[in-house]
Amino acid sequence: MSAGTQKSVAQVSGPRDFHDSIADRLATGGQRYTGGRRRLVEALARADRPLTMSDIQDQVQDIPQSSAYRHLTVLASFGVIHRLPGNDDSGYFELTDEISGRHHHHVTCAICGAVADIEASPKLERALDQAAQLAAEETGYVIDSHRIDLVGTCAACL
Amino acid sequence: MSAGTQKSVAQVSGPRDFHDSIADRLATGGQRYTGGRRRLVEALARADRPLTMSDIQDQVQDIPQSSAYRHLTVLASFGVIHRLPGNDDSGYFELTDEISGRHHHHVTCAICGAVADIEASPKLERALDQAAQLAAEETGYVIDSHRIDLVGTCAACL
DNA sequence: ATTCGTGCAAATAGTTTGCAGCAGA
DNA sequence: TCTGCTGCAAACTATTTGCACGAAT
Repeated sequence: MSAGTQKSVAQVSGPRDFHDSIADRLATGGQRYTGGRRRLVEALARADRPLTMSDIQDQVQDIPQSSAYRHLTVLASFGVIHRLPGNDDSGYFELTDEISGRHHHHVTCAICGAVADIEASPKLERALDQAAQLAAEETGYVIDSHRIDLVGTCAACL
Repeated sequence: MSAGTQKSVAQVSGPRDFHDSIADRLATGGQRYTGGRRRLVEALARADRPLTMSDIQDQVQDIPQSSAYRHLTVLASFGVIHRLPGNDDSGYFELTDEISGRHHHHVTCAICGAVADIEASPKLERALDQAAQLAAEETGYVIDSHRIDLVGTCAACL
């Protein structure tokens, strides 16, 4: 394991991995990037889909639920994670595109509520941007971001 | 009162308006399209956006909340209405495209959670259909429907 | 008569908050 | 030492459910 790895549990000297940038963000508001918060972020980073609180508790067992919620709230207010409302109305948490470095959308299972990530094609993105502009004109909203949700039935529920 | 009226209340002779088709749907499951249910549907039909339970209570005051929820559940199970999860995690209810006769999407205010309707261009729809196919291949989901959610800030929150 | 609808009150599920003690800058 | 973090228990909000009675077929 030569040098140059810029990621790792033990936090090597890697130049500005996303943990550093998260720590910086939090610091701007006088908040600390503590072990617990970091473990939450790591769990979200490990997953290839948004996680529910229950998923999170399975992966990070030593953080009480109330603290987890509190951490997620703080992280969300600094744009590190965000919460998407599931069809089943439990919350789904994921890193923001800004932190994860990838822009993506979701498919939601209409039956069990599971959410999976998908990449959107450049073509689709272009179309969405146009739609966003139109929508802004029609509704008076200022559009910050967009999201497609494809609703279907997941493999497990078929 | 001329002939041809096949419906009570004030209900003009319109040939198969959507109330009739709702009544039919419910009947297939042995359910009745009662006054209360109808008033709920009318409130939703009147609105140009999805309504929260609290919106609904404002417009239809003589239906207790628990009954309203129960009606909405029944109506949803027959594909008459559906519930979309708001960013603020109250539910937003609207008629299905099938009943309202119009296919549309939403803009959500990131601050107050308000949801407004928007029409999507044919171009956007085409792009979305392609995306749906791709997503189906990548994830193993069977895609039933899609929905774009544009997230922004509404006029009231600016 | 039987099945469905409705209201009330109580129960649930997910999430938030008050408070007291601990920890890091 | 001061401000922020954490855990616990209690509080809250949106929604669901059990039960008994009223209404429609």
